[in-house]
Amino acid sequence: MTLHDTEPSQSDDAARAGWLYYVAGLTQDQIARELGVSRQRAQRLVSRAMAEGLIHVRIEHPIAACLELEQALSDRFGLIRARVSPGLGPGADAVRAIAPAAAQELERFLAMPDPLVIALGTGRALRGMVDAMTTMDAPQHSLVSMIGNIAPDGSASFFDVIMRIADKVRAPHYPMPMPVISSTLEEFAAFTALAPIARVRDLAARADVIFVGVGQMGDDAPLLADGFITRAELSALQARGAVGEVAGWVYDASGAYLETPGSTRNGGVPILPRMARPAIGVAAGPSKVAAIRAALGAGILNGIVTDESTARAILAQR
Amino acid sequence: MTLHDTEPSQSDDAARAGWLYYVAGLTQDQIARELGVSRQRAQRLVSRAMAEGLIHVRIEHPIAACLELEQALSDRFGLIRARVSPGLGPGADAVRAIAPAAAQELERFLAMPDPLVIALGTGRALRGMVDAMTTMDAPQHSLVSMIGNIAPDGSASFFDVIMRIADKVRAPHYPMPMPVISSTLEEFAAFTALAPIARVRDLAARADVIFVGVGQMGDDAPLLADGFITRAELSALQARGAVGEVAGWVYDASGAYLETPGSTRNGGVPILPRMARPAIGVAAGPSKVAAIRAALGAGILNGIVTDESTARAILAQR
DNA sequence: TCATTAAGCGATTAAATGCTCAGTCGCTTC
DNA sequence: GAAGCGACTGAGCATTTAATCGCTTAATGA
Repeated sequence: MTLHDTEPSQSDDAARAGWLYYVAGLTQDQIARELGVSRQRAQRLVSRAMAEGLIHVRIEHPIAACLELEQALSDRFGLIRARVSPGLGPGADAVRAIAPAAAQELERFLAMPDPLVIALGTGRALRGMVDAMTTMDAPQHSLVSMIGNIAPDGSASFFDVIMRIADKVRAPHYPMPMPVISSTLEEFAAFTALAPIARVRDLAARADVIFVGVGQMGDDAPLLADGFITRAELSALQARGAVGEVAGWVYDASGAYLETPGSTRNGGVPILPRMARPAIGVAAGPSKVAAIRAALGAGILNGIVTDESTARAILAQR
Repeated sequence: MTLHDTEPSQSDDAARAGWLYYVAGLTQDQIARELGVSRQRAQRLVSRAMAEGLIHVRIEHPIAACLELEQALSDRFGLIRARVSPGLGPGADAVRAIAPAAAQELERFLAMPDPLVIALGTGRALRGMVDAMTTMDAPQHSLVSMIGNIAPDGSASFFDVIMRIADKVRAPHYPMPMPVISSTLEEFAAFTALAPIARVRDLAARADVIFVGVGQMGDDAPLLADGFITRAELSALQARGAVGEVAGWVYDASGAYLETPGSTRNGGVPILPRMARPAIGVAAGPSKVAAIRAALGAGILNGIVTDESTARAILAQR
């Protein structure tokens, strides 16, 4: 699917039906009459509007319990920024819960007047964040990827986050057109020797703001699922105390980066800890608690967007 | 963890229920179990969250037909800005339809870096706009009322718009603490002689951006309903060709301001036509078509937020 | 050209939602 | 202290919405 649906009337109708349903508050029966279609079709249009992410819902009310958790996180880890969304209950997708809040945080930076270099990681959480963003004009900023966009399987899924944001805000964007992990040191050197790539890497290294997801290093670690490391390598890393990973860089419970099989060939730019510029993590879920705690404790991240239960779990261990 | 369990407030629960329903997509049954209340109570909390305006829904899709209308309005009247929302169908409240779009327009200005003086009118449409706004920090701007806040019946409803916006954006705000229409020329002179009031009037006069509603001059004109003019005066104005009113200043079909019984005692500041700064009207509804058309044609307004059917009607008369 | 597959549509049915109506609890007032 | 008032609650019911199924239609590819 292209970013702009080629069939205008299709998703146009869906948007209109969604509008009538969610904003106007009509019943699907009324919508059907309004648009001159069958009731079932109206229902399908409405649910399609929701499925395609045309409908954005935000809640305009700071829930007291979440505010307290934000405060507690900030105090405990000395954060610049903490956002806690209400949880979605067990079993639900945590990304859904934090996406709107994360989008709002990013929009805060995008709304700033002075040009910023905004570096972005990848992953489901960031993808959710982008989908929840509103379109806005922010051409003064630069968007740069912290991570290569050529996956081991050749997929371009890593491309998505930065391209989609750029599309929504019309800002200049710099994906990093090299393998996430080069297969040899020679290949790595060949890519990084290219001036345009060197420039992107340089831009990412001096970003003014960073948004990244946080990966866990359990037995179903994303690094394994995406084919960046083998199961044996994962086991070795676990044995060495790996608890989390940010933009492909693995760290242990103290937040110290570990050498990994691919780290000398990782095209991405690591986040240096304890810097002044905001480095915001977007992550939630029980499996990520240890990873997030370590990243916050070591100052790899100095801001976090998460959900209620994750926040509680992060704070639980004293 | 030192989070003392404060009793979750009423609207806290409502917000949480609304979140679970609209964002998480749980059924009310699941919400009830989650919160440990009866299903009926969950349903009441959800509808309360909606009623209290805690839930903001926006649609992230420019509907083709609306874009065309925006273009047509801009071309026809040489507007800086035109926004057209999908209609809500006959009988529905037009304010509901345009409020989110109007809020987004205002937020565009609020997101700007350089300090702006933003002047605001009153009325239901602006009130809806404010309710649909998200909270944001924009302390660099100044919010000023274009119109006095003391109504003939002493109500403070005119106070609302500017106070509520200021509350949401934390910006300095300047209501105009004098009668909308003073009862005598002496009273008018006494008020305008006061330095603080003169300063507010001056600020409003040199606003960088203006947002106003548009009033119609039919037999149920808001000026009559709010007690600013008598029925006899309304009839006289109608006979003289009055079609609309902006911030209490009445104009005819050519957009020329008319002398009214109160115009020499009107504490508000009229909008001078054909100025460079944005003057955005927020209005929709069949009864307002003539009023909007005249205001746009004469350049009293150079921007409009309206709905589909109103836009069509405005453009219909060639 | 025809078989195969995918997509869309309406009808049916199960689930979820909103509404009304008594009953209850707490509060005020006499 | 009892009656009155009002807001809230839960149950049942009517409406609305979502899921399923069989059918038709369009698209794909040998």
